[in-house]
Amino acid sequence: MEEIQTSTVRGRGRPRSDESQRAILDATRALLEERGLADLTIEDVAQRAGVGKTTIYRRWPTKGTLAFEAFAADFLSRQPLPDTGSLRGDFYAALMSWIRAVKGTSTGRTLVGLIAEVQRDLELADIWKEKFVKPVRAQHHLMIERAVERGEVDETIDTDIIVDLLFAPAYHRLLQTHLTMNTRFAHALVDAVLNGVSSRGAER
Amino acid sequence: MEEIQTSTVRGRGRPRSDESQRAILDATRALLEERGLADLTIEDVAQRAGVGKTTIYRRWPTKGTLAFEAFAADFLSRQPLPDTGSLRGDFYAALMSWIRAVKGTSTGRTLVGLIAEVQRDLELADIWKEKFVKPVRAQHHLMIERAVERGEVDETIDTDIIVDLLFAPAYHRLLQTHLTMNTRFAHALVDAVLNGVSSRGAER
Amino acid sequence: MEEIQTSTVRGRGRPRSDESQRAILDATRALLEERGLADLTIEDVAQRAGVGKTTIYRRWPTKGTLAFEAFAADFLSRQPLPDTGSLRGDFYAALMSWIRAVKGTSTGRTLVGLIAEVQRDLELADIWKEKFVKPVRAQHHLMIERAVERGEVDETIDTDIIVDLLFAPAYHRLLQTHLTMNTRFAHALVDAVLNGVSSRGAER
Amino acid sequence: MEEIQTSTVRGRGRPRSDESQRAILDATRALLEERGLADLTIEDVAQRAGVGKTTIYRRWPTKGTLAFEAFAADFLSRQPLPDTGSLRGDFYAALMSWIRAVKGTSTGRTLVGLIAEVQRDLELADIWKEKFVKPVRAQHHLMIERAVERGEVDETIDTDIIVDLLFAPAYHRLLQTHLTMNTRFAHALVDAVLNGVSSRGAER
DNA sequence: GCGTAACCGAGACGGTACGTCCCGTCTTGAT
DNA sequence: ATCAAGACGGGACGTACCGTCTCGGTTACGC
Repeated sequence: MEEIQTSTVRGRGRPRSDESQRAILDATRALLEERGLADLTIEDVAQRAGVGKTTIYRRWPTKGTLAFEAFAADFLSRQPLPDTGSLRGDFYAALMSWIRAVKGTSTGRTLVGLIAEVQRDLELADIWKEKFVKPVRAQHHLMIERAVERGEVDETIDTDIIVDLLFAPAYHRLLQTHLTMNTRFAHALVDAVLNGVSSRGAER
Repeated sequence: MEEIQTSTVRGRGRPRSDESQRAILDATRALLEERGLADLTIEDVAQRAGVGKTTIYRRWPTKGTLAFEAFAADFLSRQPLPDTGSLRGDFYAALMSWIRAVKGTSTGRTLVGLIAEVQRDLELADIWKEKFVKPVRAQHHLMIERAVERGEVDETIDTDIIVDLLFAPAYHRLLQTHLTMNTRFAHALVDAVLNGVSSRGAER
Repeated sequence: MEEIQTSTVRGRGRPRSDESQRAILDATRALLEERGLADLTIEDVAQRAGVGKTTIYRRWPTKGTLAFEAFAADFLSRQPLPDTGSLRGDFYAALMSWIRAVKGTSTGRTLVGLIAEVQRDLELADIWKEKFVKPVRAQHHLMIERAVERGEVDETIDTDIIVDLLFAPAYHRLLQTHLTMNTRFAHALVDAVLNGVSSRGAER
Repeated sequence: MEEIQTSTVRGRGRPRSDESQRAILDATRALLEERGLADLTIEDVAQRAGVGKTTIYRRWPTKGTLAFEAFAADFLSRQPLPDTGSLRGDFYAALMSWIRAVKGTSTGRTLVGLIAEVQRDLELADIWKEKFVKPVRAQHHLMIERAVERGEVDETIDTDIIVDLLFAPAYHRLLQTHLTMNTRFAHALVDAVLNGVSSRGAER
């Protein structure tokens, strides 16, 4: 009979406790909800989880990486790749499910906090790009590739620019809080991205 | 003839020292350059400026508000409103002078740090919106209004969306560092904003 | 005709304000009552008296000297030289009026605070010895001199020792708070000072 | 057989470091010698001892309690209970060893500083009475009890008064610095305590 | 009656120490 | 080898007062 085995070799001594792992992530989520990433301390997480600080540091080097893990799975699972048959439909659906996930939610506040934290934590920055930015953008690229296949978009287009055009304004409003995000915003944004802003309708 | 008078009366005691004010802002700029906002300490600023900590706290409630003041004047003065005669030209010029100001510069690092700080300092958030976001966007709106007058853009368009479309991708790349910013990026972005991304050439 | 003249020449310029002087001493007394000498600050006195800090520093170099002046006149006026006709009576009367002045009173707490302050303020120490210890002891010496004249005490005796014997235990209990002071204590102390503690009744 | 166990359980985490404890007390003693209790800073002690401030605060709530511990053991060990066979001899010996310990010494300055500090620190006041006044007085009471057994002193006498009579004048002179302490003072004081000051020699 | 000098209240100044918070590491005995 | 507990050295925080200085303004004297 084969022993089930995690990817890292079993090693000697006492194995790491799954229970502690869970308790830490739960405590992190609770504290993130209560006071946000900026006011989160490892000390508080340890106390709330009933765990020694070393047990946390053994697994996550900084509070950013810990918060990221508590945040990522939840968030990503709520951003399914839409498939409505048109680029306009896909864009609108993706944008709205993003807005729903972050607007006025603790998830949104944590997202904001993580983006802030990424700027001061190099270790976290790597994880962020690899485990968050990259997979999310990969999904968005898929939407565009399907549109290219359908002939909705020229195949010569710079797809990175398109992804930025759609989501950067959303992130911008989330961070700068200068303007709200609602269905009106989503529609206007999708329209502008697809059609551009110059009034060339007539002469074409 | 009545003397015009500022709203606050002269105030009685010893007036605040302009020299200290200057020394504090200079020290802040120097330290911002040396180690960035995240590692900036009020204590260090005070010591470098040859000033008591209270003299700083008397003027700025948090290190964010202090850093903002040290940053804003410089930055804003380097973002002149372009007037090239076309929207495409104005957009490109504005984008490029922004990129030049922030890419690989201490100013850029400070801008990033401030956006991060804004997320954790309510007092700073207000100042940020009032003294930074609002005046910068006012300039950008001007560019578009001139384009509307020239007939380059429909007057029905949502100008807030346009401003976001142009600059949000730039801020996005600055913060997420997932892609670089260069002239190629600027051209592609301006094109996309003006023309949209859908291949409507044929059917129109 | 001689002009009556305070020791310091009148000088030019605006004379010091008696009203401020009074306000400062009153505020000092009030704050001494409220929170004691240890927690008294010049800043608080100035604010309470409606006076600038410099106005205080111009008159008193330290909070000890200020507190002393607020304390001394009051206290000394309540320590009249008794004259009962016997040393025992005088001792008892002097002791009891001292106990009444300090036991459980704000005056007593201030006296204690001043003795503590004298240990850390050289300027105050000089004033204390000159303006407090010396005049008080002079009075006590008088009591003893009268007793010598009456033949109650040998003229060879060291009167400094006697003064200490009577009052040092009282100060000691005030400062160490190890034992209370009451009429029983006063009687026992006076008896012991006059008769000594050795049981010499038999052999004499 | 049951294991005898101290009242407090062993405690779980890392035990407090004896080495730090020692370093702190040594640094305190050195600084007390250099500049006295009034100018002693917890910050300086921490730096001199190579220790964090919290390590000090964890053990002693105030600088008074810290200084007391640095002072007490040393001082008390130098005040042995004399046993010369007579009360006069014991009194004189006890008084002189006290004078030798405090007159012109850093120990004496610290004693003075502590008595001042006791007046402003309630926590310290309790410790002072329990760990200093009480044991010292217990010793002195012993001297008197032995004298009672030898018949030198009436058993009806108030021994608290006697202890005060002997030592209060010494403390008084230490604090008021109005008069010096020397062998002449010690002899005169012991004489006066034993014989009283009234000239009853004749009529007895 | 004008100038000047010392005073006044207010409050900012450079500075020191406070006592607290949290960091990331370490040292226990116990799994 | 890992666990919970909790002490460790360290760095910065924001506050409280210190004693001094700098304003505009007041009050008296001596010319």
